[in-house]
Amino acid sequence: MWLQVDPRAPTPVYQQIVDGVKAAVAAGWLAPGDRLPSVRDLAVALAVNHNTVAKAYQELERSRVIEVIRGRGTFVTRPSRTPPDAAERMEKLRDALRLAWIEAYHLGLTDAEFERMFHQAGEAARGRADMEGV
Amino acid sequence: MWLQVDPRAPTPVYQQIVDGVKAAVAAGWLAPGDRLPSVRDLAVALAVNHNTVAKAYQELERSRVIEVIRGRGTFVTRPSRTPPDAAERMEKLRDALRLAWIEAYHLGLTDAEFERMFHQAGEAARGRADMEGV
Amino acid sequence: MWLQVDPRAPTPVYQQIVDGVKAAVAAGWLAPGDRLPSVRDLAVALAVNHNTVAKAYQELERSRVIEVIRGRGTFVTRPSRTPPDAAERMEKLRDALRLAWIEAYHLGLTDAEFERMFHQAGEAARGRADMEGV
Amino acid sequence: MWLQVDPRAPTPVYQQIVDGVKAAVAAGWLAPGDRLPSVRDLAVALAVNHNTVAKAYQELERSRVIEVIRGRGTFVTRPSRTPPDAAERMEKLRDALRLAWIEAYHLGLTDAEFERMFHQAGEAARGRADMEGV
DNA sequence: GTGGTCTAGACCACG
DNA sequence: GTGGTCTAGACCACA
Repeated sequence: MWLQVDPRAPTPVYQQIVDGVKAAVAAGWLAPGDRLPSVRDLAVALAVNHNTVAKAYQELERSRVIEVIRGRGTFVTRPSRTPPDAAERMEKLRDALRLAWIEAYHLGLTDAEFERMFHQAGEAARGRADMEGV
Repeated sequence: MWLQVDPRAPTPVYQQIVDGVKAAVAAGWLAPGDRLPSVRDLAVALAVNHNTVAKAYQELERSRVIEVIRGRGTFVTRPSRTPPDAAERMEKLRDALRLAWIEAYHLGLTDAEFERMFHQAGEAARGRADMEGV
Repeated sequence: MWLQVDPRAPTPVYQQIVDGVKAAVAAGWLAPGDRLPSVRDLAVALAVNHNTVAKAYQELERSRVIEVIRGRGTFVTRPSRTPPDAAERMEKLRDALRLAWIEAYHLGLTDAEFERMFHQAGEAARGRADMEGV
Repeated sequence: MWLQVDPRAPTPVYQQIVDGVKAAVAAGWLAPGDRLPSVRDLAVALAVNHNTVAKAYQELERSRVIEVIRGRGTFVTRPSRTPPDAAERMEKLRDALRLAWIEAYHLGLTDAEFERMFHQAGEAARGRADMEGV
């Protein structure tokens, strides 16, 4: 299964689903046009309520990651259009990176070490496991 | 004031204080040995409940960013020792970077663009404003 | 083709057909007395289920936009007679305009700008493309 | 009460709440800075589930109509910033007006009558009851 | 006390 | 069968 969920984690379950689907798309495990499991099927697979999955799907649709075709199911979009909230998301992304640098400082990482971690995270996001320890 | 807080932001106020102090230390605005305002003074200055500041200080102490010396006040620590929760925080940091890469993908950023954003965020974290647009 | 349908749009397909036919009549592309394609032909042409087209035709007949003559086909009516649900539809129309004004307010449009948009929409409904940007 | 809801109406209850709040703001019954009822209070006042109100509030926050201040409640925003999805909403608004023109045609309204209805709807949206019948 | 999340189970519109 | 909505009732984090 390309998706797992931890109900005890601090981040909401629906958010974990959103992140998981985005990750699967970014890694290429889900290609544009691919069909996602139905809300209810995914719900039983993850052992969560179908409302939780539905909320995640709605959020993903708002972000233009998936697309609902009425009565037929939900599909990964072709990445044609830029999402409407792109500017806000860019700002959040910038801030996340800033906070990451700050945390790296407090963990005593050198710039070189942190850059290495950064690139390894990129490999991980692409679905290629990092081959070396940290 | 080297610290500001926005009660309307989605991130909890106590977390904003934690992030703000860490940022100030990483940027060099607060040096090891510097004394922080008392919980109550900072609460007044930020116009928040003192419980909120106390919670932030506790978290900062757990992360070994500050140190409470009874009867003397709270001070910025030297970042020499590795904090007890280092492993966990490293894992979180790695995950944050992974999620950032994924978000960059969905925002249509090229690797080069994203790396540039990454390094600019590093400059920002060090307190140096980035001189070029994005 | 004077009718197109987008299964990914949020508005139901049968409603899109209803709107499309009404638009074609209002714009003059379909004149009173003109014959519409059969349910099955239109279903094939639009690549939708014939039940969907049938539902649309029923709604159009209830609104007195089209007329089914048994054994002959379905035809565009003369807009002479007032449909039986006129009162209800007037109320809906009034409400749609009210909601439009509210939305205009929240989008920061001035009254003048919104009136201009209103008249441009009228031109568009008549099938004349608006010649100036917005 | 400045808000009512009809559970038997075809439009979802949460949407009715969204529309109602937007209407109240546009009419000036709710001014920027005003506090909205708590999710649970409004829920009992409208005799709906609190989840339904919560969904409406979240939608309103996404549209930048209201703002949540942590632990203190939700407030009508000052209309400073343009919502991130303004372009899409403009497009929808334009389309709503186009459909309104089409419906007016099929109801046999003259342009003058429809324009009059349009302006009366504007008055209604501003909270001034229209003084003449239609 | 505030909003946010989640479950279990129901009903509905659409295709 | 698909997603969407709603209820009743629970628990949690935050201020």
